[in-house]
Amino acid sequence: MLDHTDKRILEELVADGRISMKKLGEKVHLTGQATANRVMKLEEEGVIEGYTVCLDHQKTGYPVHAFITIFTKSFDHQPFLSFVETKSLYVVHNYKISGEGCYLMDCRFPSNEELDRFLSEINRYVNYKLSIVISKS
Amino acid sequence: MLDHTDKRILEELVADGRISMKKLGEKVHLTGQATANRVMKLEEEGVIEGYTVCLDHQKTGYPVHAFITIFTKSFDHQPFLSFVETKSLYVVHNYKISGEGCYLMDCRFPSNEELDRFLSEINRYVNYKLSIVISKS
DNA sequence: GGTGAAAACTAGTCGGC
DNA sequence: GCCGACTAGTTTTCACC
Repeated sequence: MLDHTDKRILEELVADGRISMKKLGEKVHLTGQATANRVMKLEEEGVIEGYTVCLDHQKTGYPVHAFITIFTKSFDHQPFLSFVETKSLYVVHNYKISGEGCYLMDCRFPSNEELDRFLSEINRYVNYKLSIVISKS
Repeated sequence: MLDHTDKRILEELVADGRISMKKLGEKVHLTGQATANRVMKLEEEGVIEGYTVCLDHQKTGYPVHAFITIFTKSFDHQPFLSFVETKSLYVVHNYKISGEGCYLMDCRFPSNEELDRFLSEINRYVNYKLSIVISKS
């Protein structure tokens, strides 16, 4: 399905998502057009879901990075899930998990005050366990 | 520091990291050049760390998504951290956390067999708790 | 699935506001 | 700090192998 050249292309796009097709072609020993065709195919197949920018969240006003493990009280998760939907500004990812808890949320907050408010709000629906990110490697 | 237009630019770049400066300018009511200048400034300030591609990991050969909470046995974390460095193919992110455990690792594996092997290997250095991602919203 | 060349578009560099 | 115009580079679209 994905040959070696496709994998090389994806590696380069992970490292630099805005590289020109011409330069990308040089790196994988193809012409710009051939590269653009392969990238287009990867997009159509859904291997490439999109492109995005990597931000320094310290500088964009969301310095507090937290992982919140969710323990649901009731059998119906929908009220909680609907609530989380409305908080997409804070909830970067919400993963349904096996293991301890039902969900693991990757969250960003402007301050501990905002985090505190969020925790109070979700506590209406669920119990939680909080892990604050100190650093990343 | 970041004005409203900068924030709009970042939003658009998060949604599409490969948008042309001209189209981006149209969205934020600026010319292409003015937009390019602002983006360049954001890059120089370090607000923008880079650009990348979003991949469907089911299709790239890493379907198993796991969060592994690490409990260190010894006071010296370095042997573990050095080992994790060599496994960057599997370890997407390694977060130092407060709360339960010392580290939280966001990992990707080609199969449960690879995950099993990885867990056996890190168990030489640390204890762990495993959460497998079932779905993402 | 790949190349090469022309047309259309985009980005970088000016001076001017 | 932004605009308009010019030049250089990139992408797109062909016909072709």
